[in-house]
Amino acid sequence: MRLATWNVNSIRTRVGRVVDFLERSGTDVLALQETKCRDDQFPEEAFHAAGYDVVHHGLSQWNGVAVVSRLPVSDVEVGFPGMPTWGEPAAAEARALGATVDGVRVWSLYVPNGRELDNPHYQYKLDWLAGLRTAAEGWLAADADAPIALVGDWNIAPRDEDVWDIAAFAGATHVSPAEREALAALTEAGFSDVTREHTPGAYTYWDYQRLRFPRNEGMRIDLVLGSPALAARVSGAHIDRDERKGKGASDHVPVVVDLG
DNA sequence: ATGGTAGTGTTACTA
Repeated sequence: MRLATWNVNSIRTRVGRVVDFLERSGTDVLALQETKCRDDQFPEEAFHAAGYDVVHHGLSQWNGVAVVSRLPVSDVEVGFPGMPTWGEPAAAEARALGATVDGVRVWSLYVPNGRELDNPHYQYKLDWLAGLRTAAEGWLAADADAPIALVGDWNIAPRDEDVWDIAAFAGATHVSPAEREALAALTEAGFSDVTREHTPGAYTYWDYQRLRFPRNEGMRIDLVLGSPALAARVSGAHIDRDERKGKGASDHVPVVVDLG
């Protein structure tokens, strides 16, 4: 099974690119983040025409997550148990969607950005990651052999080598010790980064501003974390850097994992 | 000189 994750930064703007990617890459299951639309606005027809089903969770022009699959999908779950809320009045955001495909539990995740270290959104990010860790621990406690893939835009660069210049990130989010510890807590719970060894030095995101892509000033923040049973099935992975090229590109590119 | 792009939906907000 070929599994991929992609922060598309609006599915309505990029539906053609996404369907083209599915057909070109032979991806069976694609987790999407930042669809930026409500369920009733999602362009499902283009996916159906290509032979894919869609499960989507979107509440507004912000966030939005989906799982697109040409294999049968079951056990769809909106948000993870204990997922923190945001805003006034406090409400759950459209940042997590679980679905089972061919026995693999896939979670499409859009981790809060954090904005700045002194912004309340930063604490929300840390709380959200802590909640995810607790939920994920529970899934493995229920079944230690479950193949679980936690995929998406984590908005964290796990190591200094995952950004083009760590000095440029002094005092910034995405690289702070607390964020990295929150991610490491998931590793301690049994979920490992299954793409790193297959994609050395490759980035998954380049800001639209300041010629970041032509200069290859990017970040590796789109990650696939696998449970032990999932990690044991990974036969390869790659990052589709070409998807950042040309007019109408998302600022993120697909991360693709092959499961045996 | 404090540098600017993209999307949604509206003159702001998010990333």
